[in-house]
Amino acid sequence: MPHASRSSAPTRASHGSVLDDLGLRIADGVLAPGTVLTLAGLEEEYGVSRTVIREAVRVLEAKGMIESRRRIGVTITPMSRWSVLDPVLIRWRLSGSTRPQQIVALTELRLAIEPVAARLAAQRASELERAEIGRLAGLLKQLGDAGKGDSEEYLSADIAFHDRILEAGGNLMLTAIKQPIAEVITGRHNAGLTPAHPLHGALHNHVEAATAIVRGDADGAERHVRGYVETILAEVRAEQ
Amino acid sequence: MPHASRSSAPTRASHGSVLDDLGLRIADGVLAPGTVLTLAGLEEEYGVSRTVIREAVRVLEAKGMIESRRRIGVTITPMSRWSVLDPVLIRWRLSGSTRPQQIVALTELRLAIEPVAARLAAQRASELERAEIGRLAGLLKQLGDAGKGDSEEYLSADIAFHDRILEAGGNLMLTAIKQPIAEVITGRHNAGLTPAHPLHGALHNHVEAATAIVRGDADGAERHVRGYVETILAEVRAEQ
DNA sequence: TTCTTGCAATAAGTACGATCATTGTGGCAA
DNA sequence: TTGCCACAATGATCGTACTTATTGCAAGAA
Repeated sequence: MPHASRSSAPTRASHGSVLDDLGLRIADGVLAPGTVLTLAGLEEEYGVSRTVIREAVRVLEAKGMIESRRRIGVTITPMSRWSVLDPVLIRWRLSGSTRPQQIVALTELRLAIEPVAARLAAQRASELERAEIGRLAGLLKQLGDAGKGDSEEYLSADIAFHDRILEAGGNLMLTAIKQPIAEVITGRHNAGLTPAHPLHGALHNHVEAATAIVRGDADGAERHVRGYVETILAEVRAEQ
Repeated sequence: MPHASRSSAPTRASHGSVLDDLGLRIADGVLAPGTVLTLAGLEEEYGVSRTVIREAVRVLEAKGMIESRRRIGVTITPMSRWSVLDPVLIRWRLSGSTRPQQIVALTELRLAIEPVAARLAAQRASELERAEIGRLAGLLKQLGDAGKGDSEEYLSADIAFHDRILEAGGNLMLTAIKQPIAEVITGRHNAGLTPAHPLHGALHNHVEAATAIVRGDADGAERHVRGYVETILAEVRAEQ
Protein backbone atom coordinates (compact mmCIF):
# COMPACT_ATOMS: atom_id res chain seq x y z
CA MET A 1 0.00 0.00 0.00
CA PRO A 2 1.35 3.41 -0.92
CA HIS A 3 1.94 5.98 1.75
CA ALA A 4 -0.79 8.37 2.61
CA SER A 5 -0.47 11.83 1.17
CA ARG A 6 1.75 14.02 3.35
CA SER A 7 0.08 17.28 2.43
CA SER A 8 -3.64 17.50 2.80
CA ALA A 9 -3.66 21.22 2.11
CA PRO A 10 -2.19 22.33 -1.23
CA THR A 11 1.38 23.01 -0.21
CA ARG A 12 3.14 26.25 -1.04
CA ALA A 13 6.66 26.17 -2.39
CA SER A 14 6.31 22.58 -3.51
CA HIS A 15 9.81 22.03 -4.76
CA GLY A 16 11.49 23.21 -1.61
CA SER A 17 9.31 21.27 0.77
CA VAL A 18 9.41 18.04 -1.20
CA LEU A 19 13.18 18.31 -1.55
CA ASP A 20 13.59 19.06 2.12
CA ASP A 21 11.35 16.25 3.29
CA LEU A 22 12.88 13.67 0.97
CA GLY A 23 16.39 14.83 1.79
CA LEU A 24 15.72 14.66 5.50
CA ARG A 25 14.26 11.20 5.32
CA ILE A 26 17.19 9.90 3.34
CA ALA A 27 19.80 11.68 5.43
CA ASP A 28 18.24 10.29 8.58
CA GLY A 29 18.16 6.75 7.26
CA VAL A 30 14.38 6.50 7.31
CA LEU A 31 14.75 5.70 3.64
CA ALA A 32 17.71 3.37 3.80
CA PRO A 33 20.25 2.89 1.02
CA GLY A 34 18.97 0.35 -1.45
CA THR A 35 15.37 1.45 -1.08
CA VAL A 36 13.74 1.85 -4.46
CA LEU A 37 11.12 4.48 -5.16
CA THR A 38 9.30 5.43 -8.32
CA LEU A 39 8.44 8.85 -9.61
CA ALA A 40 4.80 7.83 -9.79
CA GLY A 41 4.86 6.72 -6.19
CA LEU A 42 6.48 9.92 -4.98
CA GLU A 43 4.07 11.93 -7.09
CA GLU A 44 1.16 10.31 -5.30
CA GLU A 45 2.77 10.35 -1.88
CA TYR A 46 3.43 14.06 -1.93
CA GLY A 47 0.42 14.96 -3.98
CA VAL A 48 2.37 17.10 -6.41
CA SER A 49 3.02 16.93 -10.10
CA ARG A 50 5.70 15.03 -11.92
CA THR A 51 7.65 18.24 -12.51
CA VAL A 52 8.13 18.93 -8.82
CA ILE A 53 9.15 15.38 -8.02
CA ARG A 54 11.57 15.22 -10.93
CA GLU A 55 13.31 18.43 -9.97
CA ALA A 56 13.69 17.31 -6.37
CA VAL A 57 15.02 13.97 -7.56
CA ARG A 58 17.52 15.68 -9.83
CA VAL A 59 18.84 17.77 -6.98
CA LEU A 60 19.19 14.77 -4.70
CA GLU A 61 20.88 12.93 -7.52
CA ALA A 62 23.34 15.81 -7.87
CA LYS A 63 24.14 15.36 -4.18
CA GLY A 64 24.82 11.69 -4.81
CA MET A 65 22.02 10.59 -2.50
CA ILE A 66 19.93 8.79 -5.08
CA GLU A 67 20.35 7.24 -8.46
CA SER A 68 17.66 7.29 -11.10
CA ARG A 69 17.59 4.49 -13.63
CA ARG A 70 15.14 3.61 -16.34
CA ARG A 71 13.03 0.58 -15.80
CA ILE A 72 14.16 0.45 -12.17
CA GLY A 73 13.18 3.63 -10.42
CA VAL A 74 14.92 5.86 -7.95
CA THR A 75 17.34 4.09 -5.63
CA ILE A 76 18.82 5.46 -2.42
CA THR A 77 22.61 5.22 -2.75
CA PRO A 78 25.03 4.16 -0.02
CA MET A 79 26.21 6.98 2.21
CA SER A 80 29.78 6.65 0.95
CA ARG A 81 28.69 8.29 -2.29
CA TRP A 82 26.91 11.24 -0.78
CA SER A 83 28.35 14.74 -1.07
CA VAL A 84 28.74 14.95 2.68
CA LEU A 85 30.31 18.41 2.47
CA ASP A 86 27.19 19.82 0.88
CA PRO A 87 25.85 22.49 3.26
CA VAL A 88 22.26 21.45 2.78
CA LEU A 89 23.06 17.80 3.39
CA ILE A 90 25.00 18.75 6.50
CA ARG A 91 21.97 20.61 7.77
CA TRP A 92 19.73 17.64 7.10
CA ARG A 93 22.07 15.36 8.97
CA LEU A 94 22.34 17.81 11.85
CA SER A 95 18.58 17.87 12.26
CA GLY A 96 18.22 14.10 12.15
CA SER A 97 18.86 11.36 14.63
CA THR A 98 22.56 11.19 13.76
CA ARG A 99 23.18 14.73 14.96
CA PRO A 100 25.73 13.76 17.65
CA GLN A 101 27.94 11.87 15.22
CA GLN A 102 27.61 14.71 12.73
CA ILE A 103 28.82 17.21 15.25
CA VAL A 104 31.88 15.12 16.00
CA ALA A 105 32.62 14.61 12.31
CA LEU A 106 32.20 18.32 11.67
CA THR A 107 34.45 19.24 14.54
CA GLU A 108 37.11 16.91 13.17
CA LEU A 109 36.72 18.76 9.91
CA ARG A 110 37.14 22.03 11.78
CA LEU A 111 40.30 20.63 13.34
CA ALA A 112 41.61 20.13 9.83
CA ILE A 113 40.50 23.38 8.27
CA GLU A 114 40.61 26.13 10.86
CA PRO A 115 44.29 25.90 11.80
CA VAL A 116 45.34 26.02 8.16
CA ALA A 117 42.96 28.90 7.51
CA ALA A 118 44.48 30.71 10.49
CA ARG A 119 47.98 30.13 9.10
CA LEU A 120 46.97 31.57 5.75
CA ALA A 121 45.18 34.42 7.49
CA ALA A 122 48.35 35.35 9.34
CA GLN A 123 50.11 35.52 5.97
CA ARG A 124 47.44 37.13 3.85
CA ALA A 125 44.89 39.02 5.90
CA SER A 126 44.33 42.68 5.14
CA GLU A 127 44.91 45.26 7.84
CA LEU A 128 41.17 45.65 8.18
CA GLU A 129 40.70 41.93 8.67
CA ARG A 130 43.48 41.73 11.24
CA ALA A 131 41.99 44.62 13.18
CA GLU A 132 38.55 43.03 13.15
CA ILE A 133 39.88 39.65 14.31
CA GLY A 134 41.76 41.38 17.11
CA ARG A 135 38.70 43.34 18.10
CA LEU A 136 36.49 40.24 18.21
CA ALA A 137 39.03 38.32 20.30
CA GLY A 138 39.12 41.23 22.75
CA LEU A 139 35.35 41.26 22.92
CA LEU A 140 35.23 37.52 23.57
CA LYS A 141 37.78 37.87 26.33
CA GLN A 142 35.90 40.73 27.90
CA LEU A 143 32.54 38.94 27.76
CA GLY A 144 34.06 35.69 28.95
CA ASP A 145 35.76 37.33 31.92
CA ALA A 146 32.48 39.02 32.77
CA GLY A 147 30.72 35.67 32.95
CA LYS A 148 28.71 36.30 29.81
CA GLY A 149 29.94 33.26 27.88
CA ASP A 150 26.35 32.08 27.49
CA SER A 151 24.99 35.37 26.16
CA GLU A 152 23.68 36.08 22.68
CA GLU A 153 26.40 38.68 22.31
CA TYR A 154 29.12 36.14 23.00
CA LEU A 155 27.53 33.72 20.53
CA SER A 156 27.46 36.19 17.67
CA ALA A 157 30.98 37.40 18.43
CA ASP A 158 32.19 33.81 18.52
CA ILE A 159 30.65 33.02 15.15
CA ALA A 160 31.98 36.24 13.66
CA PHE A 161 35.47 35.49 15.00
CA HIS A 162 35.60 32.09 13.32
CA ASP A 163 34.05 33.44 10.14
CA ARG A 164 36.58 36.26 9.85
CA ILE A 165 39.51 33.88 10.27
CA LEU A 166 38.17 31.52 7.61
CA GLU A 167 37.55 34.44 5.27
CA ALA A 168 40.94 36.02 5.88
CA GLY A 169 42.56 32.77 4.77
CA GLY A 170 41.58 33.83 1.29
CA ASN A 171 40.65 30.36 0.10
CA LEU A 172 36.99 29.87 -0.72
CA MET A 173 37.27 26.13 -0.20
CA LEU A 174 38.25 26.75 3.41
CA THR A 175 35.53 29.33 4.00
CA ALA A 176 32.93 26.92 2.66
CA ILE A 177 32.36 25.34 6.06
CA LYS A 178 31.49 28.65 7.73
CA GLN A 179 27.79 28.06 7.77
CA PRO A 180 27.79 24.52 9.18
CA ILE A 181 30.24 25.62 11.85
CA ALA A 182 28.00 28.52 12.79
CA GLU A 183 25.07 26.14 13.03
CA VAL A 184 26.93 23.81 15.35
CA ILE A 185 28.08 26.69 17.56
CA THR A 186 24.55 28.05 17.70
CA GLY A 187 23.12 24.62 18.42
CA ARG A 188 25.50 24.06 21.31
CA HIS A 189 24.74 27.50 22.64
CA ASN A 190 20.99 26.96 22.50
CA ALA A 191 21.40 23.58 24.16
CA GLY A 192 23.04 25.35 27.08
CA LEU A 193 26.37 23.66 26.45
CA THR A 194 28.41 26.86 26.50
CA PRO A 195 29.23 27.89 30.07
CA ALA A 196 28.89 31.44 31.36
CA HIS A 197 32.58 31.30 32.16
CA PRO A 198 34.36 29.79 29.15
CA LEU A 199 37.27 27.45 29.85
CA HIS A 200 40.26 29.64 30.56
CA GLY A 201 42.53 27.74 28.21
CA ALA A 202 40.17 28.03 25.28
CA LEU A 203 39.63 31.73 25.80
CA HIS A 204 43.35 32.24 26.09
CA ASN A 205 43.88 30.37 22.83
CA HIS A 206 41.37 32.59 21.07
CA VAL A 207 43.21 35.71 22.18
CA GLU A 208 46.62 34.29 21.37
CA ALA A 209 45.45 33.13 17.94
CA ALA A 210 44.15 36.59 17.18
CA THR A 211 47.38 38.18 18.36
CA ALA A 212 49.39 35.84 16.18
CA ILE A 213 47.27 36.61 13.14
CA VAL A 214 47.52 40.33 13.79
CA ARG A 215 51.30 40.22 13.91
CA GLY A 216 51.62 37.77 11.02
CA ASP A 217 52.86 34.85 13.08
CA ALA A 218 51.66 31.91 10.96
CA ASP A 219 52.98 29.16 13.23
CA GLY A 220 51.49 30.72 16.32
CA ALA A 221 48.15 31.31 14.66
CA GLU A 222 47.95 27.72 13.51
CA ARG A 223 49.02 26.35 16.88
CA HIS A 224 46.59 28.35 18.97
CA VAL A 225 43.64 27.75 16.69
CA ARG A 226 44.41 24.06 16.75
CA GLY A 227 44.54 24.36 20.50
CA TYR A 228 41.03 25.59 20.91
CA VAL A 229 39.51 23.36 18.27
CA GLU A 230 41.05 20.41 20.09
CA THR A 231 39.37 21.63 23.25
CA ILE A 232 36.04 21.78 21.48
CA LEU A 233 36.60 18.37 19.92
CA ALA A 234 37.27 16.83 23.31
CA GLU A 235 34.06 18.38 24.57
CA VAL A 236 31.82 17.22 21.74
CA ARG A 237 33.31 13.73 21.91
CA ALA A 238 32.54 13.63 25.62
CA GLU A 239 28.99 14.82 25.01
CA GLN A 240 28.20 12.08 22.57
CA MET B 1 19.41 38.36 -30.92
CA PRO B 2 19.48 35.18 -28.89
CA HIS B 3 22.36 32.81 -29.24
CA ALA B 4 22.31 30.28 -31.99
CA SER B 5 21.27 26.80 -31.02
CA ARG B 6 24.20 24.81 -29.68
CA SER B 7 22.89 21.44 -30.78
CA SER B 8 21.88 21.01 -34.34
CA ALA B 9 21.40 17.28 -33.93
CA PRO B 10 18.87 16.18 -31.33
CA THR B 11 21.16 15.74 -28.38
CA ARG B 12 21.27 12.55 -26.35
CA ALA B 13 21.34 12.78 -22.59
CA SER B 14 19.97 16.28 -22.69
CA HIS B 15 19.93 16.98 -19.01
CA GLY B 16 23.54 16.01 -18.44
CA SER B 17 24.94 17.94 -21.35
CA VAL B 18 22.95 21.09 -20.70
CA LEU B 19 23.90 21.00 -17.03
CA ASP B 20 27.52 20.41 -17.88
CA ASP B 21 27.71 23.15 -20.46
CA LEU B 22 25.93 25.72 -18.34
CA GLY B 23 27.93 24.77 -15.26
CA LEU B 24 31.19 25.03 -17.15
CA ARG B 25 30.34 28.43 -18.57
CA ILE B 26 29.40 29.79 -15.19
CA ALA B 27 32.35 28.21 -13.39
CA ASP B 28 34.70 29.64 -15.97
CA GLY B 29 33.26 33.12 -15.72
CA VAL B 30 32.00 33.19 -19.29
CA LEU B 31 28.63 33.86 -17.71
CA ALA B 32 29.67 36.34 -15.06
CA PRO B 33 27.89 36.84 -11.74
CA GLY B 34 25.00 39.22 -12.18
CA THR B 35 24.20 37.97 -15.64
CA VAL B 36 20.49 37.38 -16.02
CA LEU B 37 19.06 34.63 -18.17
CA THR B 38 15.52 33.48 -18.76
CA LEU B 39 14.20 29.95 -19.00
CA ALA B 40 12.76 30.76 -22.38
CA GLY B 41 16.10 32.02 -23.60
CA LEU B 42 17.96 28.95 -22.40
CA GLU B 43 15.29 26.74 -23.90
CA GLU B 44 15.88 28.26 -27.26
CA GLU B 45 19.64 28.45 -26.93
CA TYR B 46 20.03 24.76 -26.18
CA GLY B 47 17.13 23.65 -28.31
CA VAL B 48 15.63 21.49 -25.58
CA SER B 49 12.39 21.58 -23.67
CA ARG B 50 11.58 23.49 -20.55
CA THR B 51 11.75 20.29 -18.53
CA VAL B 52 15.41 19.82 -19.26
CA ILE B 53 16.31 23.45 -18.68
CA ARG B 54 14.37 23.63 -15.46
CA GLU B 55 16.06 20.54 -14.05
CA ALA B 56 19.50 21.84 -14.94
CA VAL B 57 18.65 25.19 -13.39
CA ARG B 58 17.44 23.51 -10.22
CA VAL B 59 20.68 21.60 -9.87
CA LEU B 60 22.79 24.70 -10.41
CA GLU B 61 20.59 26.52 -7.94
CA ALA B 62 21.28 23.76 -5.40
CA LYS B 63 24.98 24.39 -5.93
CA GLY B 64 24.41 28.05 -5.19
CA MET B 65 25.56 29.12 -8.64
CA ILE B 66 22.33 30.70 -9.79
CA GLU B 67 19.20 32.12 -8.32
CA SER B 68 15.82 31.84 -9.93
CA ARG B 69 13.25 34.53 -9.26
CA ARG B 70 9.84 35.17 -10.73
CA ARG B 71 9.48 38.14 -12.92
CA ILE B 72 13.27 38.51 -13.03
CA GLY B 73 14.76 35.39 -14.49
CA VAL B 74 17.77 33.31 -13.62
CA THR B 75 20.69 35.26 -12.16
CA ILE B 76 24.28 34.08 -11.82
CA THR B 77 25.24 34.46 -8.17
CA PRO B 78 28.59 35.76 -6.84
CA MET B 79 31.24 33.10 -6.42
CA SER B 80 31.24 33.56 -2.64
CA ARG B 81 27.92 31.75 -2.52
CA TRP B 82 28.90 28.76 -4.61
CA SER B 83 29.30 25.34 -3.04
CA VAL B 84 32.96 25.27 -3.93
CA LEU B 85 33.49 21.90 -2.28
CA ASP B 86 31.00 20.27 -4.63
CA PRO B 87 32.93 17.65 -6.61
CA VAL B 88 31.21 18.49 -9.86
CA LEU B 89 31.87 22.20 -9.45
CA ILE B 90 35.50 21.45 -8.64
CA ARG B 91 35.75 19.48 -11.86
CA TRP B 92 34.22 22.32 -13.83
CA ARG B 93 36.66 24.77 -12.34
CA LEU B 94 39.56 22.44 -12.97
CA SER B 95 38.70 22.24 -16.65
CA GLY B 96 38.28 25.95 -17.08
CA SER B 97 40.68 28.83 -17.41
CA THR B 98 41.11 29.13 -13.65
CA ARG B 99 42.62 25.67 -13.35
CA PRO B 100 45.95 26.84 -11.89
CA GLN B 101 44.33 28.76 -9.05
CA GLN B 102 42.01 25.82 -8.42
CA ILE B 103 44.92 23.47 -8.05
CA VAL B 104 46.57 25.73 -5.50
CA ALA B 105 43.32 26.15 -3.58
CA LEU B 106 42.76 22.40 -3.63
CA THR B 107 46.27 21.70 -2.44
CA GLU B 108 45.77 24.11 0.44
CA LEU B 109 42.67 22.12 1.25
CA ARG B 110 44.72 18.94 1.12
CA LEU B 111 47.20 20.56 3.51
CA ALA B 112 44.34 20.99 5.92
CA ILE B 113 42.65 17.65 5.51
CA GLU B 114 45.25 14.99 4.82
CA PRO B 115 47.38 15.43 7.95
CA VAL B 116 44.33 15.25 10.19
CA ALA B 117 43.04 12.23 8.29
CA ALA B 118 46.45 10.60 8.75
CA ARG B 119 46.31 11.29 12.48
CA LEU B 120 42.89 9.71 12.73
CA ALA B 121 44.04 6.82 10.54
CA ALA B 122 46.91 6.11 12.93
CA GLN B 123 44.37 5.93 15.74
CA ARG B 124 41.52 4.12 14.04
CA ALA B 125 42.66 2.16 11.00
CA SER B 126 41.96 -1.55 10.88
CA GLU B 127 44.83 -4.00 10.57
CA LEU B 128 43.87 -4.56 6.96
CA GLU B 129 43.99 -0.86 6.20
CA ARG B 130 47.34 -0.43 7.93
CA ALA B 131 48.79 -3.31 5.97
CA GLU B 132 47.52 -1.90 2.69
CA ILE B 133 48.89 1.56 3.42
CA GLY B 134 52.24 0.04 4.30
CA ARG B 135 52.25 -2.04 1.14
CA LEU B 136 51.44 0.95 -1.06
CA ALA B 137 54.17 3.06 0.52
CA GLY B 138 56.64 0.24 -0.12
CA LEU B 139 55.51 0.02 -3.72
CA LEU B 140 55.90 3.78 -4.19
CA LYS B 141 59.39 3.65 -2.71
CA GLN B 142 60.36 0.74 -4.92
CA LEU B 143 59.00 2.35 -8.09
CA GLY B 144 60.48 5.72 -7.19
CA ASP B 145 63.92 4.28 -6.54
CA ALA B 146 63.71 2.45 -9.86
CA GLY B 147 63.10 5.72 -11.71
CA LYS B 148 59.50 4.88 -12.48
CA GLY B 149 57.97 7.92 -10.79
CA ASP B 150 56.31 8.89 -14.04
CA SER B 151 54.76 5.49 -14.75
CA GLU B 152 51.08 4.62 -14.75
CA GLU B 153 51.77 2.14 -12.00
CA TYR B 154 53.24 4.84 -9.77
CA LEU B 155 50.26 7.09 -10.50
CA SER B 156 47.67 4.52 -9.49
CA ALA B 157 49.64 3.51 -6.41
CA ASP B 158 49.96 7.17 -5.43
CA ILE B 159 46.23 7.76 -5.75
CA ALA B 160 45.44 4.56 -3.88
CA PHE B 161 47.85 5.54 -1.11
CA HIS B 162 46.16 8.87 -0.51
CA ASP B 163 42.71 7.35 -0.83
CA ARG B 164 43.44 4.65 1.73
CA ILE B 165 44.69 7.18 4.26
CA LEU B 166 41.64 9.38 3.84
CA GLU B 167 39.37 6.35 4.17
CA ALA B 168 41.17 4.98 7.18
CA GLY B 169 40.52 8.26 8.95
CA GLY B 170 36.98 7.02 9.27
CA ASN B 171 35.38 10.41 8.72
CA LEU B 172 33.34 10.69 5.52
CA MET B 173 33.75 14.45 5.49
CA LEU B 174 37.49 14.01 5.19
CA THR B 175 37.24 11.31 2.52
CA ALA B 176 34.97 13.54 0.46
CA ILE B 177 37.90 15.19 -1.30
CA LYS B 178 39.33 11.91 -2.58
CA GLN B 179 38.10 12.32 -6.10
CA PRO B 180 39.24 15.90 -6.71
CA ILE B 181 42.64 15.02 -5.28
CA ALA B 182 42.89 12.05 -7.61
CA GLU B 183 42.01 14.29 -10.53
CA VAL B 184 44.70 16.79 -9.65
CA ILE B 185 47.31 14.05 -9.22
CA THR B 186 46.31 12.52 -12.53
CA GLY B 187 46.34 15.88 -14.25
CA ARG B 188 49.83 16.67 -13.03
CA HIS B 189 50.98 13.23 -14.06
CA ASN B 190 49.53 13.58 -17.55
CA ALA B 191 51.09 17.02 -17.88
CA GLY B 192 54.48 15.46 -17.28
CA LEU B 193 54.95 17.27 -14.00
CA THR B 194 55.83 14.17 -11.99
CA PRO B 195 59.50 13.29 -12.38
CA ALA B 196 60.79 9.78 -12.99
CA HIS B 197 62.81 10.15 -9.83
CA PRO B 198 60.51 11.64 -7.17
CA LEU B 199 62.03 14.11 -4.75
CA HIS B 200 63.82 12.11 -2.12
CA GLY B 201 62.29 14.05 0.75
CA ALA B 202 58.74 13.56 -0.46
CA LEU B 203 59.23 9.85 -1.02
CA HIS B 204 60.78 9.54 2.40
CA ASN B 205 57.81 11.32 3.94
CA HIS B 206 55.42 8.90 2.26
CA VAL B 207 57.24 5.93 3.72
CA GLU B 208 57.58 7.49 7.16
CA ALA B 209 53.91 8.49 7.18
CA ALA B 210 52.90 4.93 6.36
CA THR B 211 55.20 3.54 9.04
CA ALA B 212 53.74 5.91 11.58
CA ILE B 213 50.19 4.93 10.67
CA VAL B 214 51.06 1.25 10.82
CA ARG B 215 52.46 1.55 14.32
CA GLY B 216 49.73 3.92 15.50
CA ASP B 217 51.94 6.97 15.87
CA ALA B 218 49.41 9.76 15.36
CA ASP B 219 51.84 12.65 15.73
CA GLY B 220 54.32 11.13 13.32
CA ALA B 221 51.64 10.32 10.77
CA GLU B 222 50.31 13.85 10.85
CA ARG B 223 53.78 15.38 10.66
CA HIS B 224 55.02 13.36 7.72
CA VAL B 225 51.83 13.72 5.72
CA ARG B 226 51.97 17.45 6.31
CA GLY B 227 55.55 17.28 5.16
CA TYR B 228 54.80 15.90 1.74
CA VAL B 229 51.69 17.96 1.16
CA GLU B 230 53.78 21.04 1.88
CA THR B 231 56.24 19.85 -0.74
CA ILE B 232 53.44 19.47 -3.26
CA LEU B 233 52.00 22.86 -2.32
CA ALA B 234 55.33 24.55 -2.90
CA GLU B 235 55.50 22.90 -6.31
CA VAL B 236 52.02 23.84 -7.46
CA ARG B 237 52.54 27.39 -6.22
CA ALA B 238 55.73 27.59 -8.24
CA GLU B 239 54.01 26.22 -11.33
CA GLN B 240 51.32 28.81 -11.29
C1' DT C 1 19.46 -29.00 -21.05
C1' DT C 2 21.59 -24.68 -22.12
C1' DC C 3 22.44 -20.76 -24.69
C1' DT C 4 20.91 -17.19 -27.72
C1' DT C 5 17.50 -14.15 -29.68
C1' DG C 6 13.68 -11.37 -29.82
C1' DC C 7 9.51 -9.57 -27.85
C1' DA C 8 6.97 -7.18 -24.38
C1' DA C 9 6.47 -4.69 -20.24
C1' DT C 10 8.12 -1.15 -17.30
C1' DA C 11 9.65 3.16 -15.73
C1' DA C 12 12.48 7.01 -16.52
C1' DG C 13 13.44 10.76 -20.00
C1' DT C 14 11.71 14.36 -22.88
C1' DA C 15 8.38 17.45 -24.75
C1' DC C 16 4.51 20.65 -24.87
C1' DG C 17 0.71 23.50 -23.75
C1' DA C 18 -2.17 25.46 -20.22
C1' DT C 19 -2.79 27.75 -16.06
C1' DC C 20 -1.35 29.70 -11.56
C1' DA C 21 1.23 32.82 -8.63
C1' DT C 22 4.33 36.39 -7.77
C1' DT C 23 6.37 40.64 -8.31
C1' DG C 24 8.43 44.66 -10.65
C1' DT C 25 6.90 48.59 -13.07
C1' DG C 26 4.42 52.25 -14.72
C1' DG C 27 0.37 54.99 -14.67
C1' DC C 28 -3.05 57.45 -12.34
C1' DA C 29 -5.04 59.93 -8.68
C1' DA C 30 -4.75 62.33 -4.26
C1' DT D 1 5.62 64.20 -4.52
C1' DT D 2 3.55 60.19 -2.70
C1' DG D 3 0.89 56.20 -2.56
C1' DC D 4 -2.24 52.95 -4.51
C1' DC D 5 -3.63 49.86 -8.22
C1' DA D 6 -3.71 47.39 -12.51
C1' DC D 7 -0.95 45.20 -15.88
C1' DA D 8 2.45 42.38 -17.70
C1' DA D 9 6.49 39.46 -17.45
C1' DT D 10 8.29 35.29 -15.91
C1' DG D 11 9.01 31.45 -13.08
C1' DA D 12 6.13 27.49 -10.82
C1' DT D 13 3.15 23.86 -11.23
C1' DC D 14 0.26 20.70 -13.57
C1' DG D 15 -1.33 17.04 -16.77
C1' DT D 16 -0.68 14.48 -20.66
C1' DA D 17 1.51 12.38 -24.43
C1' DC D 18 5.24 10.41 -26.55
C1' DT D 19 10.18 8.37 -26.63
C1' DT D 20 13.81 5.43 -25.25
C1' DA D 21 16.55 2.39 -22.52
C1' DT D 22 16.52 -1.69 -19.69
C1' DT D 23 15.33 -5.99 -18.11
C1' DG D 24 12.89 -10.21 -17.68
C1' DC D 25 10.89 -13.91 -19.98
C1' DA D 26 9.64 -16.92 -23.44
C1' DA D 27 10.50 -19.17 -27.64
C1' DG D 28 13.53 -21.36 -30.46
C1' DA D 29 18.04 -23.18 -31.77
C1' DA D 30 22.23 -25.80 -30.58
